[in-house]
Amino acid sequence: MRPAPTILHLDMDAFYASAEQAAKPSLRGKAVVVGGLGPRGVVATASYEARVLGVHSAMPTAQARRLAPNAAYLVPRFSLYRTVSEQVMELLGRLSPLVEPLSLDEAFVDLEAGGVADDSVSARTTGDRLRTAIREVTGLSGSVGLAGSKMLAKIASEQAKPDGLVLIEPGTERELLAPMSVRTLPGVGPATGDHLRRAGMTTVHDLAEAGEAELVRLVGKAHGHGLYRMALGLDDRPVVAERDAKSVSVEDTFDVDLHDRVRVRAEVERLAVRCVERLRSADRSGRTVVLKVRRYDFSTLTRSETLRGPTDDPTVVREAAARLLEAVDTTGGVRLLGVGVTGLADFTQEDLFAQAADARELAARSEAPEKPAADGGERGGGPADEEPARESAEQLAARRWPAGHDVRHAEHGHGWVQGSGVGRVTVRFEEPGGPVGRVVTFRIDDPELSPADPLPLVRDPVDYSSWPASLPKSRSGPLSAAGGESRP
DNA sequence: TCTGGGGTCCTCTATCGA
DNA sequence: TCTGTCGATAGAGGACCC
Repeated sequence: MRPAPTILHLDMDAFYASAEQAAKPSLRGKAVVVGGLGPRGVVATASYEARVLGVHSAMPTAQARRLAPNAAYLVPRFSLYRTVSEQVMELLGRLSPLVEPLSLDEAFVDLEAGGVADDSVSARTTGDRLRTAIREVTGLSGSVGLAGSKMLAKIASEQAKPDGLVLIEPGTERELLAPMSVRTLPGVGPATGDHLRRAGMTTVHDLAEAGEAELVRLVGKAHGHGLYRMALGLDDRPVVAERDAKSVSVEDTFDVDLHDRVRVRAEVERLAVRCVERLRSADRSGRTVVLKVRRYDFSTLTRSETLRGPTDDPTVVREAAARLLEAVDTTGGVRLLGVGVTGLADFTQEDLFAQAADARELAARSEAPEKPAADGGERGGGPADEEPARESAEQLAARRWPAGHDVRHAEHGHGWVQGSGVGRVTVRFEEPGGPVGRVVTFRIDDPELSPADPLPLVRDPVDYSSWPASLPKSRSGPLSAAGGESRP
């Protein structure tokens, strides 16, 4: 029996960049690049205007600057993206109890499980309505793929981009897939793609022809088996709503390689403490501590140690990470350090000694503050280089006033940082949904200027609290007041 | 050109106890 | 008692994804 196309894949279009364009009227229609702005930054998302110039995700920011020197370069603001993402996920949750988020901007939804679609016609209607709802609530566009399986729904949404909907009719899967590149299939990246190409396989058709045994021989058992099934259009992975995280980690790439062993050790301990903070905020503990070291030549190694029981004690994790570092040769320089915890458990050890150690830890940290932390866990630039004391005026300004972040000025109102350097910060005063604003430059220590929270992208969102039972028509005017009731 | 950060899953090897 | 083997677990690395 052919499955009805009731698996929906939603992919927000150029999510971070679109959110920034919606937040900043002067950037609408302009090339926008969101990512790390330091010397070793990479692009997280490029707006479609920037993509035309050849900029794409994962590209070094330095290269993007050469391709698109006039684009706006912004640091990601995850608190804003998370807020928008929650709005989107809330809408998805209204369609079905089976929603599987893949990231802030992507999710699968099992429409049949939600009773909102059981065939092509009802699925398409639901997909169209969802896109309208997302636009009205968030001000952003998303692309929707509909098919009988996760793999095909994802391929469909890719084809639907930007701002579209594609439904793959049951029965057409194989002929649709056949001419596509092997790289289209999930799990086929650069390495596997090369591997297959050397074996003479470039299209999905080639994979299906090769047969399962040959694919298993080439890429291994699990991968080969899965690849063959996908090449035939077969994918019965269910949409899974709740997924527990299996590891927690933090890592930092340094603007300049670290050579000083004492500094390396201090950074490892700092990362360990940050990792435990994340672990604790998720109410988890973990049993295996992992140290990650990327050396000057980009070679990466990991060392791990499994404890006798799970812990969320910063001292225990810090000491384990420090022990692991002892076994690593860092001569030549360290580009990146990371500390992670796996083997997560829900409970934490009720251990008096551990709690006493916590108290010591907190006391020590409040007495001797480490480098100034960025607001709310978001980092402005990359970590400081080896000599933070000699941070340049530009670096100081960039860290204090990260490009793209919101600010408020006592006189001029709400705006965002357009740029900073040599003791000055340039602010554009404008708000989401408003006209393009004007630019004013201040001293970086202007007392009238302060960091601000992002404003909502849509000021009076259409009320979808009774959706999808009664889908509102497109908005006809501003809502009377902020209330939970359905629209007038 | 010069490669982020946070994850997941798979594979291979070593070790250990039954 | 010796040997083989089997499964579980650790540890390391790699590929992939967004």
